[in-house]
Amino acid sequence: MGITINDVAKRAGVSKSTVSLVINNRPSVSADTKEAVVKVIKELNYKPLKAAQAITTKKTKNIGFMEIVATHENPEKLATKYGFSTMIPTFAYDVARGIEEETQKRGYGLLFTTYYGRLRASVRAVPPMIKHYWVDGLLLVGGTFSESFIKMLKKWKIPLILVGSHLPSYSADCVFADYSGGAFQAFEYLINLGYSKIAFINGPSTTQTSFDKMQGYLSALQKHGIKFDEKLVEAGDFSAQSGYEAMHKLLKKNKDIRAVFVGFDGMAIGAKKAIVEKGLRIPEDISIISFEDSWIATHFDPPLTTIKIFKYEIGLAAANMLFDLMSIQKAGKPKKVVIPTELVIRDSCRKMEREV
Amino acid sequence: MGITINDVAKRAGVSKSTVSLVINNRPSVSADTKEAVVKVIKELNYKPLKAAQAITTKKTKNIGFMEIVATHENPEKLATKYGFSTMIPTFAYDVARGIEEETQKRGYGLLFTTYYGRLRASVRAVPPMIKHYWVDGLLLVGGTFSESFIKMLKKWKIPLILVGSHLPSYSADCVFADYSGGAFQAFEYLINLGYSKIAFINGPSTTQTSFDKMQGYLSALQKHGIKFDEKLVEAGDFSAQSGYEAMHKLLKKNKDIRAVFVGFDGMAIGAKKAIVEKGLRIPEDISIISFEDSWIATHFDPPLTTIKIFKYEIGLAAANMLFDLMSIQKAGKPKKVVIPTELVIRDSCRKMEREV
DNA sequence: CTGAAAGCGCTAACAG
DNA sequence: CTGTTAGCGCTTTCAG
Repeated sequence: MGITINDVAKRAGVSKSTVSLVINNRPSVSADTKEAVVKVIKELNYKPLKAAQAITTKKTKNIGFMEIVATHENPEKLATKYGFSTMIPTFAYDVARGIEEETQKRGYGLLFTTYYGRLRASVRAVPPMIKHYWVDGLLLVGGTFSESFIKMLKKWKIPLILVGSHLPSYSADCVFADYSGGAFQAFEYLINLGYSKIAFINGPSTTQTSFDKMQGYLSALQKHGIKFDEKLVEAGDFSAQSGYEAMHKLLKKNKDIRAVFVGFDGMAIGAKKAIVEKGLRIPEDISIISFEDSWIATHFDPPLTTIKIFKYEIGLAAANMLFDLMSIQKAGKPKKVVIPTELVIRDSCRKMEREV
Repeated sequence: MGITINDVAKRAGVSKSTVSLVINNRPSVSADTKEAVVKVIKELNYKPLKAAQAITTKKTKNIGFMEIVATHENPEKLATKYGFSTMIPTFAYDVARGIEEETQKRGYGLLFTTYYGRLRASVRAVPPMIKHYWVDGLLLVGGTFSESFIKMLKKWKIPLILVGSHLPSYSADCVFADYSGGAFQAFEYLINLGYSKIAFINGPSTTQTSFDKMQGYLSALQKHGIKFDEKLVEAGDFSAQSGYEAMHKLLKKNKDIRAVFVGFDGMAIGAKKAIVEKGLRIPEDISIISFEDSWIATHFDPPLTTIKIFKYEIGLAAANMLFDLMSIQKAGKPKKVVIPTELVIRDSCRKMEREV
């Protein structure tokens, strides 16, 4: 493997414990010895073996990133099977960038694992990195897991943060975008533009985030005295295809839709397709607002007005929360951090001029 | 940490070496003892500590995934700074799915790290996971690295595979799509459609893949006796924005472009924008063909004809090559695996009818 | 402030 | 086929 702490100790004329003290820069080393040891470390280009440190300190200095993808199978596999991409990967990837920024800074490794479908409690679902004590903490990214799954994971007593979603019970620390607030913003924006009959393409009803968005929808309606009409609501599964189908149905059931809120950028692509197929124009005939503000939004035609999720910031916050959690002896009440969204106005919505 | 090999040994009434033999299912254990030990392992829910195994076997059972992003900085950071996404993350992410499939199957962990900008040789650029012997092999995903960077990495004597790119010298194992063949396919398709004046938006000239595409372009021209015209070529940096700028310039310099090959789906989005701004239609006025066949292609308007890269398969192949490489004692000649591309015809190209 | 000694959890000869 | 013994490379008491 190469050069060890013994080599350094010998060469520096000190004991290996002293070298160890230097490596972990403990204060109890005299400036002189420290300097000498550091010099040798540089000369030999010595790096402590992480595994050896892990075994003695009981800390791996690794954290796990567990992505939970909504589809029941690997999307790329599905894509080659069906000939088209069903899912637009962007949330976890962007969040990961924020997380990595933080883990790199702290010298931690980031272990990835992906799970597909809706996760329920089953020992099989426990990632090996946990079972084999290969990570000190876990980031759970995505929303399609059950409460029982989290409960089971917690039995392993590993510090854990939910990223991008949360549990109704708030029994685990979590950081996520303000989905209900964001949906509220979206609807209020549309309402202020003069619309009262606003269609809503939500995500799958099994996810907490879709539930939250629905709450935002409902309270916006309530605040403005608009009656809820279930004919105006459809659910997709985050894929573009499902957005297409949902919009199609919506247009069929309602002749007079002039505005629609789509719960996720990816579905907006499909929704647009359905709109265009009907010979309708955006925003002249239909205003559309979406959620997430992924890079798609800027390059949408017309540029898409969206509720922006600060994914990078969520990743940063999640990593920091996890490090905090890991350094704490005893867990207190689970923390919940909600990152505000932001209305980004582009060109896909306009004032309603008259009813159809 | 929990329960150790000693606990199992004690409970099963055997020595820990026997337990070890069972764990690594060596043949030399009698069926009876094995059964007994396995039973205890289950009862106690014992899992060997990976770090301890790593220290004795000198194998971490982890492999590293090093993504090299073209931008000099974190794209998400850039996005929040500039207010729009510059880069479309999809290649590395999709490749990762194939890799993970394989690593999961073999019980390996996958460590991620991302580097930004063009990588040159500098000790700073060596990822900690390598320096600290935290991975048994490395997958280098992306194309913006220099030959010297690879040379430096190889000094660490770590098995390494280039994924999605290659070195002119072929001094490292690599697996990548047939960029030159793919570009050839694209141009020949356009030529067969009747075009002879074909614009080309390539990637950055510093990347090997762009060089390859250029080769494909050149040989297609040569085969069909078309003269190379530098006014028809522009380079972007893979971002949508750069595609927009390149197309804009192309349209300005050449009044009569009727077909364009864009070296990457992400740039096609920008190119389209420039085309539409000119009041031109796709494919009526301009045919456009792109490279990669990411999910964008299906949802492009009109659906984008592309040269498809089999990213999932590349990931699978890369992982397998790495495992092979790791199991070999002495490295032979570097292997080079080229994954063929495929022409996927959709609606963004049509036969040329007449010159403008 | 530094060194000696013990030990983390596991694997790997080597006897028997 | 199984147990004993000796480490792997590091951290951590605990003397001095």
